[in-house]
Amino acid sequence: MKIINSRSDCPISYSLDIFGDKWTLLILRDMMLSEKRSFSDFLNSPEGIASNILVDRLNILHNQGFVTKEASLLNKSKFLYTLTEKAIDLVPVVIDLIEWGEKYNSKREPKSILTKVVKNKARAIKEIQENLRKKTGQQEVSK
Amino acid sequence: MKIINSRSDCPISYSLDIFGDKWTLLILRDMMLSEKRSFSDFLNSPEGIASNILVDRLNILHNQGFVTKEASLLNKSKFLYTLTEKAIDLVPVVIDLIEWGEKYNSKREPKSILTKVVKNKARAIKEIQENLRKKTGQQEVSK
DNA sequence: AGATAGTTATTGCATTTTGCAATAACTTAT
DNA sequence: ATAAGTTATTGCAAAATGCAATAACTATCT
Repeated sequence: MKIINSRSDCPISYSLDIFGDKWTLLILRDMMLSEKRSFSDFLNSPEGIASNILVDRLNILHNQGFVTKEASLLNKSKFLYTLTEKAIDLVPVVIDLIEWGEKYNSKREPKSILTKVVKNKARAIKEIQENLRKKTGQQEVSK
Repeated sequence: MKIINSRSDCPISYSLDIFGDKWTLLILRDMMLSEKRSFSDFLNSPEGIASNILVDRLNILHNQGFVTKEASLLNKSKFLYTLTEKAIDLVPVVIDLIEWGEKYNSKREPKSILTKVVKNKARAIKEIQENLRKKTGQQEVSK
């Protein structure tokens, strides 16, 4: 297990020690906001993560307790990752990043989630989180 | 000016393209939650950022419009950085990171800001932001 | 005036991380 | 049997980071 050495006892520093990079939060995003749950799902996301980086980040997320990992019952060569409470508690961060990114990316116009979020952010966060909690222990429904 | 190429049109991806690393948000944290405003202030933060990295990140923050840069009137060899609205809009992200980090860093017990935040987060965020906006255009009061 | 300290960088070099392409090992589908 | 799907691993080049030394300038002190 890779050791993460903390730079200070600041909670922000602690957070960034774990997921302060360009990829980790995108994997969590996939699991939070899409139905993505497997290696290949993440590999096919539009940003185009390299497979060696993906392996590395998934191991970190697993070792640090952000996700559980279990074999798919429908496909024995496939693993399903599921968010733990530790990761579900990051939903507010992700939502805030969406809100900020939508506002300051001039090349893009506001979309689906934002309008919903901005109207009642606290409610939207709670809905997403409750929905994610239902997935705990669930397998795929279909291929 | 360093060019940041975007990996996708996802707002989270856009955000991480700019500040998805281990240092940038710590500099913003210093400006948001402490009275830190200068190169040496950031250099002396507990995490121990290297001066070449700090130069690089401050340039990015400046070029991307997160901070303004002006000479100190009390010390001509010193520059004062001030957060713009673009950065002040990241206060919610930073507060959420504090909240999450406080909760999951087992080596640390809850402190000052958290208790205040958890009770009424929306209010706390607004207060911090309003306070930061007052600093716009302000010089140092004393050395 | 000269020495010391403060402030913002730059440089060089070793180490680490990332990016990219090929490929492996195994399972599933045709 | 062959091809396709899935999760990795490997090798190598490129980029980013970490660290120490030092530069250039300003401020302070005696």
